[in-house]
Amino acid sequence: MAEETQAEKVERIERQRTEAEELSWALRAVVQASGEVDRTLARRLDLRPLDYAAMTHAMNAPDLLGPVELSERLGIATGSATELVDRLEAAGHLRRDRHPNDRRRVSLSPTDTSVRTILEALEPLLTDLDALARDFTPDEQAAIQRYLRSAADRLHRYARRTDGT
Amino acid sequence: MAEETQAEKVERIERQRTEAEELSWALRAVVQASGEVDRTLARRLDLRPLDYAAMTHAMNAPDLLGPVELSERLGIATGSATELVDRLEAAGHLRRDRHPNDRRRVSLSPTDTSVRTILEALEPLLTDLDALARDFTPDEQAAIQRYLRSAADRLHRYARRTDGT
DNA sequence: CCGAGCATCTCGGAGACCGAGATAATCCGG
DNA sequence: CCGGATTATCTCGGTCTCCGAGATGCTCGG
Repeated sequence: MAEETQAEKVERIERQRTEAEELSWALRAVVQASGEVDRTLARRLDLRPLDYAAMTHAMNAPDLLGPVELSERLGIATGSATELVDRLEAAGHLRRDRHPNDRRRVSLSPTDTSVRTILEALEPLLTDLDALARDFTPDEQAAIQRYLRSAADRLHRYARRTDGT
Repeated sequence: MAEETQAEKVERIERQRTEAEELSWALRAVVQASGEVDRTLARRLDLRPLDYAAMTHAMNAPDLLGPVELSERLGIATGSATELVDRLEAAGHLRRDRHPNDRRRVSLSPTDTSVRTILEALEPLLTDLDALARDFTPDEQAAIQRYLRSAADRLHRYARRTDGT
């Protein structure tokens, strides 16, 4: 690469800075649009925002999820979580199961019909997004994925660090 | 086959996923992490989730924003929006101004102190994300930005199309 | 077997949200 | 310019959600 004057260097860095900010802004737009999707989906399922959030947690939970952990994730009191689960169970969205070994615990899992309904509603969006991904070369896909994973990680870290629980 | 835990099931599905689907999943992780950020930030500002959402709308509104439009965006009744604005105004987050020409209308705008507080809290995250963007080559940045913009657009379209308003 | 610790549920009270008006300003056809 | 329709906002009573302190039932270490 050829020599670079100080002015050129400054300009290059400046350009990179603004482009980096553009990228962060694009990310923000995605998040905002995703919020819209969540809102309309919650309305379609006839769920209050918090109840919808509870369902997403129930569907993504890596391991067993109980009312207490749910209350922590949603930032509500445990009693409120119990009532929330009551509502979702009554509406046929969630199932309560006793843990076989520790009978204090309650396992919350989404019902099959609920999962199917949500996936059906989301299916066109998911295939659309998958199609979008296929418009990029493998190298580009790798870069995008690297960016997304790292961004998610940093967002997660920030949330954890800022959170005063 | 014996019972399969939720974690095992998730893992099995994870393995079957194609590259494109991996990308969509990474996007989902970002959105989820961003939700966490919103939640903790709302708690730090001592705002209920909906009140926090109202503040973000007030800060991003392109033009004049009144209680009615706010109620539409948040999906609540107009009366509820009035009370919500009451709360935010009492807490010093929002300011009510009468529109000079149309005296029916009320203009909602965030107070300076509120804007400063939010930006200060977000500053480390924003610089962190900008720094992340700079880890990529210009070509990669372009691809990522193209992906993000298109994804936001498709999410937005889906929300609009699905929404039964 | 006992007491500490934990997950969940119960219950009374405070507050948010709804929705059907009331109020006031603006717009529009005649 | 007038009267009705429209629009933006607010008021008010009722219902449901959420809080938080305590009760209940279960587990575990000694």
